[in-house]
Amino acid sequence: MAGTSKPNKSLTIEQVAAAAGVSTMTVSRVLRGTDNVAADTRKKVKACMEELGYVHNKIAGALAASQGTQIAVIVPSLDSIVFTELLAGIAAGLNDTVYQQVIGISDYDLERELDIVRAMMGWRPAGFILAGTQHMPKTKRLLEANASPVVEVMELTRNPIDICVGLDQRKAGKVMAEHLLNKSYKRFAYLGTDHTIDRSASLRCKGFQSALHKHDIDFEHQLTVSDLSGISLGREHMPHLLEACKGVEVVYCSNDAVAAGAMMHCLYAGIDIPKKVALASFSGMEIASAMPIPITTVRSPRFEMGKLSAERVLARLQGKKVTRVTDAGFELIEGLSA
Amino acid sequence: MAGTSKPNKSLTIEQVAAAAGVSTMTVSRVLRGTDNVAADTRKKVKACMEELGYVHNKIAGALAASQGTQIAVIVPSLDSIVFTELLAGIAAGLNDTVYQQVIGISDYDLERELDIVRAMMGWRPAGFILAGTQHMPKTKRLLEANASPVVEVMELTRNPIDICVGLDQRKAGKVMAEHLLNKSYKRFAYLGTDHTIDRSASLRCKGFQSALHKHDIDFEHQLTVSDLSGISLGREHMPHLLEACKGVEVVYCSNDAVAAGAMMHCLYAGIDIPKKVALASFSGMEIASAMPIPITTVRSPRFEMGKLSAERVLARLQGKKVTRVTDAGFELIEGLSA
DNA sequence: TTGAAAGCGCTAACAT
DNA sequence: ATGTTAGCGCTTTCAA
Repeated sequence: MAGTSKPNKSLTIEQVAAAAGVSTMTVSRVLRGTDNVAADTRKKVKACMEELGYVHNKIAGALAASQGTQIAVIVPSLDSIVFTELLAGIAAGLNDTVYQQVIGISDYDLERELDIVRAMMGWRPAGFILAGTQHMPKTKRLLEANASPVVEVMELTRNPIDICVGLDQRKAGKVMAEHLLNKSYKRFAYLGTDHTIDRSASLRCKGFQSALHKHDIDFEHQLTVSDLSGISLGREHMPHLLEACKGVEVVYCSNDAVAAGAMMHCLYAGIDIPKKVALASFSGMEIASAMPIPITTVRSPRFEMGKLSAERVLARLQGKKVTRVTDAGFELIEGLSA
Repeated sequence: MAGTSKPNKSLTIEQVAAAAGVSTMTVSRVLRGTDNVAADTRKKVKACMEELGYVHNKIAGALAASQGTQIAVIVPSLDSIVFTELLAGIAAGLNDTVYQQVIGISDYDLERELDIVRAMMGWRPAGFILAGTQHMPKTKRLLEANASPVVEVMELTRNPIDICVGLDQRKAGKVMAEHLLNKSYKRFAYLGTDHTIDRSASLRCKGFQSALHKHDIDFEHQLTVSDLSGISLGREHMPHLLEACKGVEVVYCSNDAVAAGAMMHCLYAGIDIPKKVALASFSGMEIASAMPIPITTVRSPRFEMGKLSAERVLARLQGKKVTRVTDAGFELIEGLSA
């Protein structure tokens, strides 16, 4: 239910105009920094605004101009630094423009994502940036019907709703597998989040697996868990995994947090890394390199992807032609854990 | 500069009204779920909206009602789980209401915070939630001049702008110090972020110190660093600290991430925890309990504080009387690191 | 360089 | 239970 608070009666342009002895239009022009306003007039008006404590009403502005300045951004979670760095990138890309991001959290739930898209659309944002390429058909339809630019970021797809900036998750898995195969490892296991929750991780896992298959190898065990986040997941389930497939040489983890947790267990239990078990993962988060034994991982360019996404949106808003699909790449980081 | 995109001409209430054969007012009522609309009419209108793909224009709505549905939330950073959990709590508190949070990031910069407050005020949010109690005088003035409720969260203060939900950071430091003194530790050092950046941490440090003073003890060394975040900070600077004050028994860290990093170094360097050096900190984050040697820390109720903040805002919006200052408390968690 | 008039799309307040 | 009227505070468009 909406509240009972008194409507926020605040100053209007008109009162500023009166104080400055000009028309509302002049004040409006000063406000937006557009057109030609005489330097004196501008200064006088600014002084009055400051004096009265006037705050530009963007609601009225957006309505009159039928043009918002918000960029709707939807991420699955803020619990992972992966997404907060993405947001930082977007913020950087939007810096010094009139646009600002408005963040929505879908909790890895596509229905919720749809709700958020719908709710945000009510504010007529100038553009959308969504993490991931998987959405409800209805979400896609809504977004396609909308004139504003839409960027899907993090994963790569051939058929974006509009624009896509991402990395080939499958390939990231494959490259890591090949790296490990080159080191003559033969016995592999997988530890991570439930595939239905984290689709990117699932793609990496599949890519990893496909590389193994080429050598007639497969995971000896895949342990996926649904209810825990990163570190705890690794810490609590690593022993189960090791129990389930004794003699396994490498545990490929769905991300660095899981790998860090797995390493915590090994340190605790006195299991030698990488001699007894090797660890590899994905993300390139701070924790991977800060661990006593730095983790071999793949760094994804989160910040850069965020920045690129913002730039694509801006370009489109300026009527420029925009590359539909951009592969942002990744980088294998060799630690000492494998 | 704003872009050149075509204004987002979308469907209006009027077209839905025409299609459903009712007045715009009826559509508006259906949209907001208010008043009495005949069940049939409501169904018919809803069908038309669905059919045409109409999306409620909240900009026009907010203008007409001079009442927004956004709650402006400003946190210093999203890099720490402390703030993302706070946001999750706020989201939980706002769940099933018409209100939604809009997030701003100040980067621990009070000037930037002021800019964000000003920008957000342009959207006439129904309420504000700010992390921390330190703000520019101008920020306070802006907020006070505004009719909407303002919650300051995380820290405690006697003189909130409006409402305060927090914990006594000083006391958290004091309690930890007393806990360690009880264990007969005598030689202490501090490792953390620069005091000017993280004020809460600084308050804890002072509280800790005041407890030491009562026993005629003081930190033998305080190492504060400005340019690194949590884990790396601990990992990289722990050796410097140990070098600077050999024989120190306890290192009190500004938060769990720092302590985790410090522990990483010790594990790496073969320094026995807690025999050779004990570690204590603050936050109660996942990583603290997942470390090979669980860290002795103080858990702050982030989620709960977020939820409480949202509830206070809602209560005020409903015209209810609201407790001005709420101490959310904290909990000492004994690990094995001290 | 500045101003006057006409709405942007919706909702409050009042009819009916 | 539904409709009518008059704005919300700004910007667009056109005129001076």
